Amino acid sequence: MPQLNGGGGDDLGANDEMISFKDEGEQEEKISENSSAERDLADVKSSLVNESETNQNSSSDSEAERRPPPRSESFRDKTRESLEEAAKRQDGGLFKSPPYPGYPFIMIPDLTSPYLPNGSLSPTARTYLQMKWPLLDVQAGSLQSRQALKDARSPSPAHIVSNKVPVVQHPHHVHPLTPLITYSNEHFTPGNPPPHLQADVDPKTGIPRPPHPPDISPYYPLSPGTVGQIPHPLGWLVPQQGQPVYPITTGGFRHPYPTALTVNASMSSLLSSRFPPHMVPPHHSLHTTGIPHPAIVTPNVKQESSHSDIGSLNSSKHQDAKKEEEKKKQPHIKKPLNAFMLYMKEMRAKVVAECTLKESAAINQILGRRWHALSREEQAKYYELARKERQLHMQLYPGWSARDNYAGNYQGKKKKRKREKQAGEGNEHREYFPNPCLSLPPITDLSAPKKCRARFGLDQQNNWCGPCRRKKKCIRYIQGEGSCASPPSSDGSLLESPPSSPSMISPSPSSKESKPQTEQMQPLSLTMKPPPLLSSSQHQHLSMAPPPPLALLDNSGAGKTSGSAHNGSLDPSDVSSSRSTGSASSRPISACHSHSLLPSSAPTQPLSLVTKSID
DNA sequence: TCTCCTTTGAAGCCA
DNA sequence: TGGCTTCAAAGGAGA
Repeated sequence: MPQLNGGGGDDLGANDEMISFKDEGEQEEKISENSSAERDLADVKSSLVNESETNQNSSSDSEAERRPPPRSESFRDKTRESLEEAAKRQDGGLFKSPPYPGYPFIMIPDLTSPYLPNGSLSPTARTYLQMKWPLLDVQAGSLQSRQALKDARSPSPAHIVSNKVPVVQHPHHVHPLTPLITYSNEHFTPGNPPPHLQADVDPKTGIPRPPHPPDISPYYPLSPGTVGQIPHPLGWLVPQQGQPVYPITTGGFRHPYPTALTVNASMSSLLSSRFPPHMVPPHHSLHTTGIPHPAIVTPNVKQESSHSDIGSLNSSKHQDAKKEEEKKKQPHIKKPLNAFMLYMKEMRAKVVAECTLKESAAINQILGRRWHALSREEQAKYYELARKERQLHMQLYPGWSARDNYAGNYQGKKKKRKREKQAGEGNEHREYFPNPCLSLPPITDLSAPKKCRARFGLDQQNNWCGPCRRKKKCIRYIQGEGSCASPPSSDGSLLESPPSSPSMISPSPSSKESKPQTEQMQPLSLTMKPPPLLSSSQHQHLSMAPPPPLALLDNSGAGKTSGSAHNGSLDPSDVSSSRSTGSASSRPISACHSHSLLPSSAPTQPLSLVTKSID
């Protein structure tokens, strides 16, 4: 039974910034004393979560926390303004996190499917089984895990459920998380799915397409370097006897990739549609099943040609050129997606459909705010997914390091221009210029709690583990998890989630407790960004402090909209009133509003439901 | 054609 | 150890 973590109450500043999880070793015990009173509430909350009580997943010890965007942003051009403007107009779902009625499920390939049988499986012919996640809890290199995974080959669904499942990535047009979470469509899109999700029309091309095929391998199909090792068509998913679930080249991805890769002609076209041409290597990145590996990208071939020419001119350099060529041909293994990225992939289409926005920057802004508006448990789902992603990625590419993808470390990726440090840049804009449409300024508290930080708060830093103090991986979690630090375990997240009701807010010795509960309850995304000069602790306090006086707000609408923003779109009257003011935020919000996102359909959005009175 | 924008999170690098 | 930087996705916009 999940236990309530007591860390949530005192760190209001982090309330929305963190997702705590129950299993953090001794930490749990320590805080358990302080949280006994909250435990009951936690139990109540936990009962609301359709979490697998039978899930023996020992990886529950994780905690999620988010830190506010420590980003400095440049407002250097109108592009930015236009983006914000677009976001303002379009973001109607700020406080309307997509409802996830049930706890997330993962869609895994249905191994019982007749389509799966040996070798003849078409990537598009897969069916999926619903299963609860977290599922993948495979310790890297663990033979036991491998064995357990091997068992997954059993057609028995029980096996499937009992074993871990690789996080897989959908093809281009397929919802990336579909196979991972069941949030079956109605989870995320209660009611009728948006037109673009009707699975009949390609959102990009507008070309009709097969009905939402949960087909192609999703997140981590197969390493190209391991292709030849896997006899089973679902080798990337189903471990073969004596083989790892995700066969990995002994030396990791850094080893030369096998060239003896077979390519399914049909998959070539599939790949072409799935990836940009330069990302669709002739034979790389393809499993024998033809399943592309989204995490692997072959470098642009164009660059090779020049080298080849040079090599042909100079025989002495020819070999070198060839070597370089080979080197360049090595697929680029991408970083595993983090929780937010997963969320973005999933929700982007929705936002695009709802808001008719195409500009990714604007969409991302909306998504970022929606992300903040998500409840703990909802975010926990993504953290959990991300954790599994990382785990899977680690298993797939044991030798891979994020450094490998740093500029210049692989071909096809040019060094990213270093963002000039813009001192205070953007801050002045975001400080007191809450985006009317986005309703709130982004959280930029650089001291946002993470891991232990989230659990204990700033005033209990002595309880933090070292890495957490450094904003690194929480070693406690690592210890508990065994391999990778990760976000919150889904089962714990809820428990440690901040109170979802005023009564659940535990008093804090900080100044926060003097704040009206309505303010404490406000979603983090509603909080005002603290002044840049404030200390982290001040940030935290301020993060829960009421917004600055309207006088400090942008008179061009920020102030007006801040009033409406505080309620987001929850209060129609409020929206209407703000509309009457002609604020930018109120304009097309309705166009962006989706009832599917309304809190009414998402009862588990306590924070998002909280309103804050600017008065 | 390439880079930027924009978001959050993870991780690497450097002092 | 803290702070900064890069990269992951995405697609339009601009150079």
